[in-house]
Amino acid sequence: MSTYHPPREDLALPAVLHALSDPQRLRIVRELSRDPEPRPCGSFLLDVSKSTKTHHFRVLREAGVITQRVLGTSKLTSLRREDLDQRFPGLLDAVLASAETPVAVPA
Amino acid sequence: MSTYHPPREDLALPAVLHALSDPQRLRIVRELSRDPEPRPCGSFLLDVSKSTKTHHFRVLREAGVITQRVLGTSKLTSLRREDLDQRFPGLLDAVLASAETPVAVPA
DNA sequence: CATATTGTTCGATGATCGTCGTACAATTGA
DNA sequence: TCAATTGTACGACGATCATCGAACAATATG
Repeated sequence: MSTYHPPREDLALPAVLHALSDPQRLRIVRELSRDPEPRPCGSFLLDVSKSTKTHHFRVLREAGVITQRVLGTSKLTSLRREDLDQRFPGLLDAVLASAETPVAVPA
Repeated sequence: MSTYHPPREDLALPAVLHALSDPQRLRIVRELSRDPEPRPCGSFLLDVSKSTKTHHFRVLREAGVITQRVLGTSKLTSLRREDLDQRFPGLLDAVLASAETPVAVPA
């Protein structure tokens, strides 16, 4: 049960899109792409509680978007960029590029 | 209230990704891209009821993925390809290309 | 006018989701 | 050994979701 990672062939588009459709998770993925160095979950600045963070990382992992490996008391997270690019060419890049677009702020 | 279409600037990435994360809606979008001719909702073959269809078309419309315009008793649906491409370059194409990938079928 | 045809509206239902706090587990370090 | 750090597990909560059927509305067509 612990830290299941789906094999590349099992990555499903709806699950990946769903994983990326949450603002907090999108932020995680953006940070990971800007700084690909594997980082502990705690180093991501999200305005949610610790347990909610755990939840979001699980959703991303089970959709195949990230990998997590234990190191001491930490869990290092990295993007499964290669798998994503193989399975869904151009998708991650398009999402990341789209996420860079600033949101229109009301006057 | 009737048939609201968000202006291009208001298209939000999470909403679009969420709209595309459902298999039925993904199928609608794929059909629309293969055959860009505006079609009535009824011409899409989904294994859901009429009212559920209405629901999915509303989600897609409110996310800015499709347009719907009335013609007689029908409602013609088309992809907002230009708006999507401007706002989220490459996203729709990547999603569509990824959706073409056949799902692995268990032996 | 009567009847299809096409789609919406309106609950309702069961499932999933995002969020939280508390308690717990595991490792590190003094 | 004791305390700090890092993350998980477990309910629980309200919100949203995908789905349905039945009733309704609007337009065509006979």
